[in-house]
Amino acid sequence: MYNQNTMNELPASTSDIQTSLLSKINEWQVLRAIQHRGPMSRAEVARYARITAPTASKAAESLLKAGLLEEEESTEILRGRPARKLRLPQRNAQVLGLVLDADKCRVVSAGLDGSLHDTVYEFATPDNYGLLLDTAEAYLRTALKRENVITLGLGISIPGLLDYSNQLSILSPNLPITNNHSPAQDLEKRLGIVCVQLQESHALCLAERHYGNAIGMDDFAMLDVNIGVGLGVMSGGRLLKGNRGLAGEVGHITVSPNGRRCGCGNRGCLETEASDSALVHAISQRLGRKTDIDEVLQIIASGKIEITHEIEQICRYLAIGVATVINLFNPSTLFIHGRMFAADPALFSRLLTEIEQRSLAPAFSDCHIVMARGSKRQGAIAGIIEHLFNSLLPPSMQETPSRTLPSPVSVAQR
Amino acid sequence: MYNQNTMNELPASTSDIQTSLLSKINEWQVLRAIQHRGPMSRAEVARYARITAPTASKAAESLLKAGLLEEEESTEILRGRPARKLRLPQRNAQVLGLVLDADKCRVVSAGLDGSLHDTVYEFATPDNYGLLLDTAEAYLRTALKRENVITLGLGISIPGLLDYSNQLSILSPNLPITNNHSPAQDLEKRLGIVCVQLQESHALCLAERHYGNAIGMDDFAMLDVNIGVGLGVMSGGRLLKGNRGLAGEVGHITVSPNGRRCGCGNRGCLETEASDSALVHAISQRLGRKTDIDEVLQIIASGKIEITHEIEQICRYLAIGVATVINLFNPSTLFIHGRMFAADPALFSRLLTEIEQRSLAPAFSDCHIVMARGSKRQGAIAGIIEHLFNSLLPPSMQETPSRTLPSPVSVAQR
DNA sequence: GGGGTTTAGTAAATGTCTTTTAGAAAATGT
DNA sequence: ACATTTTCTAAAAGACATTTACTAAACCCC
Repeated sequence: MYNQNTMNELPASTSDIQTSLLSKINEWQVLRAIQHRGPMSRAEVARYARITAPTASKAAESLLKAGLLEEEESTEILRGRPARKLRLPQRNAQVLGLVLDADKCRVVSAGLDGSLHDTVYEFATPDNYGLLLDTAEAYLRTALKRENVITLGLGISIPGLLDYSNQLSILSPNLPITNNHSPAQDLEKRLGIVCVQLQESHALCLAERHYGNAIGMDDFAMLDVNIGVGLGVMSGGRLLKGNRGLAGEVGHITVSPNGRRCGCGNRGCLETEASDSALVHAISQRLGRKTDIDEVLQIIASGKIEITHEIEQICRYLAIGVATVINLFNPSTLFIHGRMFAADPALFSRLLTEIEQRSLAPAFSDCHIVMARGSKRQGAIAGIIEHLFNSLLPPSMQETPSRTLPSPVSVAQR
Repeated sequence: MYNQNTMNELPASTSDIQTSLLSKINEWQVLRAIQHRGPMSRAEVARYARITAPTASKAAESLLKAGLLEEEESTEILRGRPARKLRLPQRNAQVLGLVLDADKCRVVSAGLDGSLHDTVYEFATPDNYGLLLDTAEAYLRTALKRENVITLGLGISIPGLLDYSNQLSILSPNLPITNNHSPAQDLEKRLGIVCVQLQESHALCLAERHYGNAIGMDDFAMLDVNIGVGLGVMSGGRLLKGNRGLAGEVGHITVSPNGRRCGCGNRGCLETEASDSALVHAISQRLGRKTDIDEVLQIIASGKIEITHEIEQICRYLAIGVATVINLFNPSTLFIHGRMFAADPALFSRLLTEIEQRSLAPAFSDCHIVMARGSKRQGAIAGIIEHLFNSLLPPSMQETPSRTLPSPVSVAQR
């Protein structure tokens, strides 16, 4: 009767009656605490999450039963009664990751703590979508049927534009076979486990926050200079998605109004002026023949051919893009990932001085700019773990700021 | 005893013991429901916020007692027992707004529903900070001592760069007297009421979301083309702030790598190439004498002097900035506020076609671009109301996504 | 080695909250 | 006049976290 009354007012999306949410939220708090701080005893959890000891204990009990936590013997020598530490399962439960890329794809698995397992399956990217699905499914099934292990979900990292509202890959220049398909939905049907797909740079960003150098940071950005240029932004503790999930598409902002024509139709996009492919293009012109990124990186590293001019040019344009990111998002740290910087460390400092000129002083001085060495595998894993933990929460509280200190008590009941 | 134990682990920021949070959250839900949907009966609130009737009733009771709600007689004629509607107080409680600007300042007041009162105090911006404070205080005190009205807080809108973590104005080219001062903290001391300060464009953004054309939108942006260029972005239902509150500083992104030197030291900033001042500069050059924005707008409106070239140039650069915003934030709507577009409607459609060329197709087609006519007064008011309502929540839940549909039950207890 | 101390963890009582259930109030419809 | 509908509240019931008290298991020190 009550339900029917509500129906005329409310959208149908949110499920109606939920019971006993208070304890669910506390369970989530406990999980988050352990995820952020590592293995802890029940008492530590209680202190850290600001809940009382019995509450923490009960939540832990229920999580142990569900297989989302494990107990380990404490090795620390302390004064009082020794504590049994709680930790995220490293072997009893796992999640899978699928990393799609232009040339090759990888299937990885990891514990719920994000620690990658050793076995990695790798295969060349097939040239049609059906085959991609078949091949991926085969490897994933192998990873699935480990003994005594529950697999909780699969995270997929995809290059190119992703529509999050429809879970669709809409435009992937480097992996066109996924266009207008939804690997996550298709694999979810085939495998029967929860699947989520994330844009490559977004995934990288999540990985850095959970398992990398951005632990505890609420406002940072991750720039990936590759064939194209990708960007993931964490703002206020949440991954920036925008209306459909296209947020962070920095590759096609204009950095040179009359620059080279880009595949997107515009002129002087960041991607055409400053990326691995831009570098390759410039050096090809210089050499008078075609070349590829590996050779270019060798040239840089060896210093044999004088290409300072080309590199400076690229730095100049890249700096405009980076400065734009700093001005618009005011990150506390900006991670830059790119093979060309690994090849020549001097390149990075040159870039820095360019960025300083191009960005607003207060925003620049507020921002640490560092090189990153993220892994897409970890990104796919971080994506699914984030999703799983988040979906433990009642819908009303999902997509929470997920602060580092899990905040003093928030506990709900229905 | 318990508190002391926690102290060695946790930052001191969050206040320690809070009691009876469950009901506080429900009160907040009720308030939000009424704020979003307008006056409602207790029964409607219960349905809309998905809480049971007695719960809604009790929360309403407590809010009525606190003066945060009023009752009104329902005029609707329905079947059953007539309902007494609940609404946000329009007269019994008020908030104040202080809008600081380069030339003049204004003091306004409004009900808790955001409806501006008629009396507006206006004064020329003094040339030193002490005098500004004194003058503002005098007007604010007048607004404060209305009979039988509780004043709950003051919102301040400030142009230029604001540091939210330290509540400091750090760089305001057009209002330099506030530099390194905190009007909010200073007025809070003098007046004894809660004060918050917001960057002008951020305030505008909030106003549009609460009382303008962006009601219910979770991802939109608001671009203000003025002497400078300001940007406020709402993403995932939250105002983008960045690490220190500098997010959205679009004025100094580079749109013309070798353009005119800007006050910030960079070349070809958006603000120097496409803003009211850029327009004035260009037309001054053309006329061979100094002019001002009012005259320029007249020239545009009258069409007497052919200045198409100058205007096209500005459109071109503005489009680069706008396209950057669309690519990076993927907003569902972009509001553009600017006097020059009001003067010549054709200008706007010209801008649109430029933007389309400069932005990524999927992001562009996902984004409505419309003219806005926001008011800074409403912005200051929206700022303080947002703050007040948010601070009703327990710290752990503050800065909530504040979705339009207040979500199925979230109710907590301690 | 035994008592004192410290820390971890659990059990039962207490209290606070929401929900359920039931009913009164106030209008319309027939 | 009586049934129906809707709003709103009161009292009982139920769920959950907290408080309080207690046990378990270690170390420290005389």
